[in-house]
Amino acid sequence: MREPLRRDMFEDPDCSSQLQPFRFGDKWSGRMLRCLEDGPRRFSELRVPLHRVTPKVLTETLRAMERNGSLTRTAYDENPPRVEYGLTALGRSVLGPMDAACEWARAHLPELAEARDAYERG
Amino acid sequence: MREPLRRDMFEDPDCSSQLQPFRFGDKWSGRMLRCLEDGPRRFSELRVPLHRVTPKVLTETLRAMERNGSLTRTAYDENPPRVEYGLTALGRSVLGPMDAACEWARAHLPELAEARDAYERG
DNA sequence: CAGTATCCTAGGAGATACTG
DNA sequence: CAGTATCTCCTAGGATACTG
Repeated sequence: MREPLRRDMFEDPDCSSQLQPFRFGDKWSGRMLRCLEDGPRRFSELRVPLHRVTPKVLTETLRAMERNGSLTRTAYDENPPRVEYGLTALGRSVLGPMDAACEWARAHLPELAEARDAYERG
Repeated sequence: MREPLRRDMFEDPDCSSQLQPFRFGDKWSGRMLRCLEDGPRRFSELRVPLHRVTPKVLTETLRAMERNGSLTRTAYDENPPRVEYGLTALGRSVLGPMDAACEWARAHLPELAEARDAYERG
């Protein structure tokens, strides 16, 4: 809980997120859910594991998820500014089916690789 | 079982497939799994419920799914030609997590609509 | 029937630079 | 820190026409 997000969080080559057989919302939403499952995070915190996303796209992703009720944006009136993004109950509930999908991917990774190879061979 | 596929199979406005909170593979793969779950279908059969897809894209989708091991293509040496597409065990196994996703979407449809409205209002 | 072959377009996403 | 503002690019996907 509440540990800093690792920069390589989504870069394990054995991670099922690499082949993306499923997509939750747009390109980054699924990963976003993972980033927030242990509690709210700041914009700059999210940029660490999601370091391939530009601020523009990160903002777009956050706005879209806010719009569909997956997360809330809380701005604290401080200087320097502080903003936190946290999952709503609705957003958290998506983790259920997402875990099912991840579980499937993990379990079938070898079969997927084998199928691809078989197709290439002829 | 084995009933003809309805043209409006994916056009029920209450169908959770309309808002596509999840995507399985590309745009048409998820629907394709549904089309094939009751047994193999011919190219032209698939064009009925998937009548918005062009033959080119339908072919691309089928090839992609064949490549990743979700389905098999069987061509019978007849005239006129007959080709059937059927799910593999791997392809069928995807229906598990997909059902979980559909179940989630169905259960949370009202919340999703409400969240969207709330965002618009404020 | 079961596809190819061409051409074309929208929009998701990235690169880069700037700001309250 | 937490974003905007522009500009650009790529490619999934569609329109249309043709074929073994």
